[in-house]
Amino acid sequence: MARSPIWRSIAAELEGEIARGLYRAGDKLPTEAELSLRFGVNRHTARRALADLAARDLVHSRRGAGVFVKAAPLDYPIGERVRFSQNLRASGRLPEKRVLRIETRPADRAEATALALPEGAEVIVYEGLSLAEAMPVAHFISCFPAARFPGLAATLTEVSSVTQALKANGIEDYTRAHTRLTAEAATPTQALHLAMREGAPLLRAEGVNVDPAGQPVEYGLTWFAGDRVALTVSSEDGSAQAQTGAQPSSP
Amino acid sequence: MARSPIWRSIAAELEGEIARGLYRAGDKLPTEAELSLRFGVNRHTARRALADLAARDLVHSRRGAGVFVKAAPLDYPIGERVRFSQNLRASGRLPEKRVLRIETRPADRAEATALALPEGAEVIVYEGLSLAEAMPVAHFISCFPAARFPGLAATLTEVSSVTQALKANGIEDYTRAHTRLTAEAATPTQALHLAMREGAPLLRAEGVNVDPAGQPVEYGLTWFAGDRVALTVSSEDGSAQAQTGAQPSSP
DNA sequence: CATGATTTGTCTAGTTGTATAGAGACCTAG
DNA sequence: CTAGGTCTCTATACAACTAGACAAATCATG
Repeated sequence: MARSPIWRSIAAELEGEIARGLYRAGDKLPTEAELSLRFGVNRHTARRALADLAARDLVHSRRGAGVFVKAAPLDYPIGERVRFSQNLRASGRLPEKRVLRIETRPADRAEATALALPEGAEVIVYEGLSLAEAMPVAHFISCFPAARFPGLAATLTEVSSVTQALKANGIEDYTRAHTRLTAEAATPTQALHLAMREGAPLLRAEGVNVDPAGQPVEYGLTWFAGDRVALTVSSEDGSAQAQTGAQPSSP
Repeated sequence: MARSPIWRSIAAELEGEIARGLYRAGDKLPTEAELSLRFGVNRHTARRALADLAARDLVHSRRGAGVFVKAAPLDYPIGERVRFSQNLRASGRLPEKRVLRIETRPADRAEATALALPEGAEVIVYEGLSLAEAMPVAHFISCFPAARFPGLAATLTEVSSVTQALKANGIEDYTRAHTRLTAEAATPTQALHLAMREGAPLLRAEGVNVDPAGQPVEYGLTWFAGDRVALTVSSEDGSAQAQTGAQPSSP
């Protein structure tokens, strides 16, 4: 497994910036010292990257003067990574779903504290995949207090929507009290479910939904495929538009 | 009863010396050659011990440079309230920073559209690392319209804080118009900067800050180390805060 | 034009990462 | 007991990167 050397990725990055017009023909690149600082490598490693660009006639260097751009490469592939954009507040409410598991069992500590239940109280566990245009985009696990919603497990087998299922069990409205976001690597089973490579980056959202009285009704974990989904947060009220479509990627 | 391998005892010995403060966070361990001499084993055996320490996040190695201690192991839980914390609305206000680059150059398409500038207009680019307790936790790149803030590049070299720098350039207040969150794999250079493995999961936040008149003043990208940071979003105002600390549980 | 600071070019030395090959100990199936 | 496999460790070689020093060309400034 020969990993590609660092200088190669540095060269690729610089090539991309030249291609995007950040440095145009005739422009002077940052000095070797500056580049080594920016990329966190030794000057010699930065030099190696520059030598690669010079060998491909993209730049040329003049001793004492600097490194200058010769020509911009025409085609630099800019892959589009994120295809779906999803409002954070509505996360976990994607329309199409595939149920993986519905069961009732005692809560573990995290679930019990999140739902304000005594440890060991029964919870309904709802695990599944969220799909968009037939592509899996997220893997979720939701927990509900079983004592409060005796019929919920049965309801969920019919309507996969959490909102509808809760409505059928007496919860007209609920709000998200708190969300915690971080990034994790995909486990082997998650990779399988989401059609990704093992270890691929996932956006993990952990949250609690509460009823109007402030009582927790759902504790949910959702892992979004990092290359397919972006969550948006608007400053107004958290109600951003959920949009589908190609989004250009950044540096 | 499987006899424990030699490398395990070597690792334990080194771990003990780290715990006793013989080597403190950031210190360089003896070279592999020296360790192999000291313990009377082959260099690969010493490497195996170091690999074990690295897998447990006690040390990390930099090719060509050496092996360095990451954090004091025992009583330094980067705890729940070792609170470096950060409001996403003012992303770029984390306590300690290390500047990687400050330069002025033409904007690429993403930067131009985010800042509502014509393509090719000059932008000031501010790239750096955010540190907490001497450990890097995030890598950020911010762009500002150069025409509007002629002195900003100079200001940033003195005060690393974006808020203060903008204040010194006439922006008393600004708000975050929009945030976009996703997960990405660490690039080789990001992995270097953040002392992670290549491909490790990063939480990427992309956002635009606007002045009270609604004019964009900053376009920022931040990559948080997924294993060190979680963003919390409260339902009230849609703002997000970053905090280091307690690791979320797994499924 | 002269000087000093900056910048690239080159050299030497040291350190970690990776690949290959092999010896010996240990375990297990037959 | 034997044969074959895995695990641990040794040995060697090379690649990739860091570190520092100095020389040579250039540029800015007076």
